[in-house]
Amino acid sequence: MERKCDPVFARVDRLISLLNRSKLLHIMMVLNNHAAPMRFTEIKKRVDSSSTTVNRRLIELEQNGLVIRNVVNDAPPMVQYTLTQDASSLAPTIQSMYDWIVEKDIHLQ
Amino acid sequence: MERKCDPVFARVDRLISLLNRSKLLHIMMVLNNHAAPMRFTEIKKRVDSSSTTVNRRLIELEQNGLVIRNVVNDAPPMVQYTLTQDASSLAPTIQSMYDWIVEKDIHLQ
DNA sequence: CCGAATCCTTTTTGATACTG
DNA sequence: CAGTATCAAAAAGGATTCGG
Repeated sequence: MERKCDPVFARVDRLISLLNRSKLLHIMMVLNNHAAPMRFTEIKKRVDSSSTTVNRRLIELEQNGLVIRNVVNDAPPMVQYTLTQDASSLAPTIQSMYDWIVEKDIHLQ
Repeated sequence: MERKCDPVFARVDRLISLLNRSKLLHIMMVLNNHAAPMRFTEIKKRVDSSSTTVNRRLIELEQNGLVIRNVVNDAPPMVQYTLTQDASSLAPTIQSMYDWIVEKDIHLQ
């Protein structure tokens, strides 16, 4: 019934580890709540962070297939970011955390 | 419609941050898949970690109302740990991450 | 058995300055 | 505008040792 060590659990760990990076969840939510693709500076303003941090997160998201980076123009630079469908389909999971916290009135330290 | 900054999101962040602590999710799953309360050393063996790490996680879990610590005996020491109902009710959320990873065949770095 | 204390390493972060 | 480079500080981890 229960396996001694399910290899998928390691992947759940990596998912949580990724989500835990600073501003990453915030970036995903901003992109998710936005109909159109968003530009770098637009995202940066929304999450109120440094370009270093925003850049790091966007790279990680892209490398993991959760965000699509699209260079629209070179000079002046214009780059657009969109969530992939995989990333969007994670929204209900995030929502279930949200619901759990509200329903059980959880306040973590 | 959409609020500028939903305060519950900060709590979602803290949840993810907690889940991300090393071995924490593992400890929760071990406790969840175990009918009876578990002792410290039992948990330690199952997750294969140092007493320092296991201790840290159990303290955090207890402080956040996700685990109940019950001192059964003083000498010799015997302490039992159980998930709270709140913690157990988080299982479907973890499961939905699991399902997402499997269904979308996600392999994060 | 169940931890606490110590100490050192690794990881992550974020500020600042700079570039095409 | 969209990043990169650098670097210092903070956070987290883990091994070891000790104690009631």
